[in-house]
Amino acid sequence: MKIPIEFYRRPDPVQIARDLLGKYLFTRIDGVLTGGRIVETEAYAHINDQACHSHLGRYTSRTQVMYEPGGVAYAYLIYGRYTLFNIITNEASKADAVLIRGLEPTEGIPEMLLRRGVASVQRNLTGGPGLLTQALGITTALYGTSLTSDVVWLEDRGAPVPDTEIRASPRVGIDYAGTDAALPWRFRIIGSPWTSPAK
DNA sequence: GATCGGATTCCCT
DNA sequence: GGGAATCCGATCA
Repeated sequence: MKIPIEFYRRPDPVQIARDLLGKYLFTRIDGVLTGGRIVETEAYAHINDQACHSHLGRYTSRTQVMYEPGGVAYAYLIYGRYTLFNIITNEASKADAVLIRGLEPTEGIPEMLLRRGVASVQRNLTGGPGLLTQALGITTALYGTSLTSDVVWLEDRGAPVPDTEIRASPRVGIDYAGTDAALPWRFRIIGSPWTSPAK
């Protein structure tokens, strides 16, 4: 079943990032269903977290959607070539987010192979934040789209992931965040081959 | 208007 | 393990 909007409006992005492991992310772009099981996430908080785009209330055309009530998509371009997909959480004006970093492909695999330009199902199909967006056809056009829509949404298919199968570690690529870079806000399912490479 | 750098990935060594 | 690709947003003027 589709995850209800209340799930996203809870106050703790770290808890939500952890809860999202084992859930499913789907898109229907151009009528084609693609998606898979979430195996790696990262939390970003609007307070006490220098790594977050909304740190200190930064409000620009890029970050404005973060201030919406939780449950919308925040997609943006990074390094000029990759789109990253985030879920906005918490209530309006409390601009928290969870980045989806790894997916285990389950639906629409032929279409995802096509979009990625790879020949067979392997780690580089959806293992990595810039790759899974490509596979699912996610672009900045989805900026601000509701996660209860029929374009991009998440589902709970049961089978929650027990704590013993979850590993927390520091986030990567955010050295500019100073001491906040050490926060263990990256969550992954232990042993999943679809997580991005450990650094 | 110009400059700087990034929540990444790929390819080459 | 290291550098290139590549462009938008942020910042400063």
